[in-house]
Amino acid sequence: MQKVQELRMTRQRRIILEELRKVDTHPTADQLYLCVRDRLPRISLATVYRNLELLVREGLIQRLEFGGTRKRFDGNPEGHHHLRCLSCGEVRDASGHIPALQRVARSSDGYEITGYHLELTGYCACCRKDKDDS
Amino acid sequence: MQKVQELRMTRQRRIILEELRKVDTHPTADQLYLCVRDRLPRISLATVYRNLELLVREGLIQRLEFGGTRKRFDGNPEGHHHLRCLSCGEVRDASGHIPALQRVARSSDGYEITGYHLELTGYCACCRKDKDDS
DNA sequence: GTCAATGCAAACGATTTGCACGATC
DNA sequence: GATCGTGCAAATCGTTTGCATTGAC
Repeated sequence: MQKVQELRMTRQRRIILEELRKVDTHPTADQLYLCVRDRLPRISLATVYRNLELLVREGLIQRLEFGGTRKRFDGNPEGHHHLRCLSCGEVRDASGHIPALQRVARSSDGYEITGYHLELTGYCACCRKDKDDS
Repeated sequence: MQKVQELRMTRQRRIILEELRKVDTHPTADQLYLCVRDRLPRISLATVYRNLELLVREGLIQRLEFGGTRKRFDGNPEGHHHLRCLSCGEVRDASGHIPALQRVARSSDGYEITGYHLELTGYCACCRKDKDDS
């Protein structure tokens, strides 16, 4: 009989989750590793990677399906959209809803649409100011 | 005075472009490498990578900003949307336009929106059939 | 003939894995 | 006390780069 694997709440796992939930940028594994190391100096990067994958599988966090070579993680498990600044590269949450989307999608040839990923790109307030100054 | 670098049309470059335009899936560099090698058995993977980047810079093809660890390339240089099948993983073009999008985006806090990436996920006609059979 | 482009191999950065030890239940 | 999770180091994967040679113009 198949034993369901139990999930132990280790110090490392708890602190990784806490730190990820604390920020509203969507850090890469090693950005998060740096934060976590302030509280757990002996933690290894491999542990961060392992726990992030595990938390994704548990549905407690999300892995962003976008951009660049590095994976980014999101402490908010709900579906939502993102804004990526083309200047500083940071990714923040976009509020609001895009209601027509699912309907549009359903018209495409034979696909059964179950979801979508949306990333808006542009310049954040901060970087726009820098641009205007120069 | 700055000399503009000229772009030589080598056999490799031409064939890479031809093979990429031939397919409507959006291959990774090494998927394309396999196709191209049928016609140029001595080509190296590095050449494929170098030319893909170059063709992106020239605006002749697009690099997809989505999904997974591997880069994917698109022979169609026009902006358009994609459908990714959650079962077979293939990425195909989605027809249609999502008109309200830019307007919605502009309301978000201080961002100047210049574009967006949209990927729909679901099951392609082929994989839906497999699901129904089983 | 010049200089960009190639093929090869080695380097690289991000992520994953094997293994002995440590910690949670 | 069993076994899951950790830290460390080595392995792996996708991609990039250095360099001597080749080929397009």
